[in-house]
Amino acid sequence: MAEQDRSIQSPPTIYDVARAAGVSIASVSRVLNGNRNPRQETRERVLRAVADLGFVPDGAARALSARLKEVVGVVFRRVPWQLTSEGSFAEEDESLQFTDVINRGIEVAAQRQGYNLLVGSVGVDDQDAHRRIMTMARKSDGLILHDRAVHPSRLAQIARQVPVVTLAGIASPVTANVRGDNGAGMTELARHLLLDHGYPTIAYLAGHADSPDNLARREALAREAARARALFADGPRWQGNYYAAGGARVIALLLADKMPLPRAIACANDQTAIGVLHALSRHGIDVPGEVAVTGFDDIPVARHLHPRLTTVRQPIQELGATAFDVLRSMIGSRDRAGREIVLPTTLVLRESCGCTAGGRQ
Amino acid sequence: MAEQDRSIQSPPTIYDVARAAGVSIASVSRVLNGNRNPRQETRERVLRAVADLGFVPDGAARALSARLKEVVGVVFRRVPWQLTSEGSFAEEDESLQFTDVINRGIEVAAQRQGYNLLVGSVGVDDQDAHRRIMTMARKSDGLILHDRAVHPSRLAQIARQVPVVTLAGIASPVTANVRGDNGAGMTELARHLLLDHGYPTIAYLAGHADSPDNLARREALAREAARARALFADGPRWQGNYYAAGGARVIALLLADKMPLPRAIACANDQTAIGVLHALSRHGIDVPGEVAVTGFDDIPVARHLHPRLTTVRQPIQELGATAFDVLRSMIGSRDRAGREIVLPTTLVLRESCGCTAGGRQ
DNA sequence: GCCGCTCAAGTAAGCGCTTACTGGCACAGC
DNA sequence: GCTGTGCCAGTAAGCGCTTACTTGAGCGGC
Repeated sequence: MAEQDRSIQSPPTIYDVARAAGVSIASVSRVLNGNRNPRQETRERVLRAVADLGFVPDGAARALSARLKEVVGVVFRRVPWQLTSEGSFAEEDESLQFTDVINRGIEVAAQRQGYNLLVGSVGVDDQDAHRRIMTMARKSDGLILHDRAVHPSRLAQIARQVPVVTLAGIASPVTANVRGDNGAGMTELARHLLLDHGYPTIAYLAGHADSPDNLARREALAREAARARALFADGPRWQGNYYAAGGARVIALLLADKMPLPRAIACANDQTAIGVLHALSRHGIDVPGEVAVTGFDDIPVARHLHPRLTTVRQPIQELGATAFDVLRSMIGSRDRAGREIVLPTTLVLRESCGCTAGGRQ
Repeated sequence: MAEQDRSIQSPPTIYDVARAAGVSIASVSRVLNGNRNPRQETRERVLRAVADLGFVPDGAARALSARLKEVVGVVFRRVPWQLTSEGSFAEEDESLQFTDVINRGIEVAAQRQGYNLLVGSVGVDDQDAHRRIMTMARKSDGLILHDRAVHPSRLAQIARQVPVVTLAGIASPVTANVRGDNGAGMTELARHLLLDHGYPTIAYLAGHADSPDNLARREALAREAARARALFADGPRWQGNYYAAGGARVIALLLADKMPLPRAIACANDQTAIGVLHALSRHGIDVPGEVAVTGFDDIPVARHLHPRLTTVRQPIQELGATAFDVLRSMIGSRDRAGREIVLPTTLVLRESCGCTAGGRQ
């Protein structure tokens, strides 16, 4: 009816709708927001006008007035390009997996509540990072921060402006945290390797030293190795960085120095394991025949590797969905800060640990 | 200085800053927006107050007033869960790749201009999709729509509200489009298979029938096959859906019906090829010995498959970055609508086409 | 028949910014 | 000494919504 074909015009406002329906803007707003007040006939007139004009309220105006943006910010850490060209691993690409699956989970949960995701990444040595994150904070109702997205010392400052939920961190008095059960997951995996397979020597190929997840995984493995009286290797030579290139480099250096390899290598995460698998295969070392390799996370590619990767599954999407739910409950009340939510993990036995292909999948 | 430790308070406003600095809010705004007007001493007083209070302007207020949100919306299509459990393919996971790499490209480009990404997904038979997309449109300055994110008939309606750039679509009078060079890419690949390898029979395992990219790829392959006098197979039996499960199903049905396989199968994209590879391997058919298989896109996992996948590389990140740049140029002027931007592709020879491992990588 | 109550719909005050316009002051030119 | 010219900084008018408050009509009770 009042259709307009020319494209270069600004969208209709609530005033246009009110005029078309012959009512005040307050009535339009009330109809649109489900207020019981307007009577049937008025409601219909308004709805018809809305449909005719194709009216959709402006997000900024709505947010300003209602003090609610219905947007949550998500910040993750990007890998710089210059570090990416080690071997054949384009880290930027590989690292997509874990983060993006979580984001998918956040998005699905957010959508159900009418929220949208504002995503932003920060580089490793990004001078501008803090300012950009603050900008995102002010464009949203709350922030979800991925592992090491911001330095812990900045957390309090951000949390003062908006509710904050961290992933793979530790809860602080002003922020909540959501993570998988690293301890239980790694314990189960360690016992499988040490007891079921009986491997006498085992190494932990670490992730970032400042990652709480990394520390928890290492600790669980060390404890189980000690209990099983197995030889446990870690330390500087076994320091990776959560990416394939890091894992590959550790193996390459070890081999170059003619160091003996342990019977089993538990990697801090799946991406590290990808690098290890490639490095070993390049040197003709059989997995799992000579060395067993395991990951952590169960990212989608894990099942496409050769051999298929034994790992600890984290409920990745659910991690994201939970982070959103917690954040949502903090918005407008902020009373859940300080909470620590831990989701259960599952051991996924495939081939790389030495199990036969038929193992639990 | 004016530091506050209690967390439950609302962020400072421009009024707080003005009061602290002893100036009007207009001066604060001018200092913050780089207006040359304020003199040095005033500027310093304001900046000190801003730092003391940790002031960051509210995005909604800024957007409403400046008529610019500095947010671009990105919409992609989600695969419904119920279609995902075919074989061992969690489509939801696999399909992350292409879309997410593009999004990464968009984000990096956007960030440079101070923009953020608002991401949203729509389900296949999502009744609510149009409303949600409109909401996103009104929360951003423009929209980037992934392949088949919205039905073409809705495009004009959306484009009337905000500038729109589509990916892998076709430009319309009111929208711009960015895509890889399907024709050239597939032509190069086809010639390699038909002429270099001399395969006498070849099939096209199609993607979604309503995808322009799919049609362009099919057409190029058909043309080259005809020119090389090779037998070209396509049609309903070869209808996939861009996902691994689709590719696997096509192969499974063909084999179940005892149909002879062509010497080479060119898949609509890499994900389809993943499914084909798995299905063939499950039936003990050697790739590339008995059947050569190729993909399109060169998503990150392509190099981790066995055999490593020969494919046509699209500059995925760049596709995203370009989409943003085009959109940006439309915001506030909308004069680039109707443009079609085509980015070059590269043939990536690995093993699955029959080349030896040392081929161009 | 007047009072008070209920319910629908209008009026207007913000929400926190940007920016056009206005005012005041210092200085130059006549 | 007065007006013209710049500069700065303040005043106030929105941006497009939501919502508290106000108005007014309809109506039952005494």
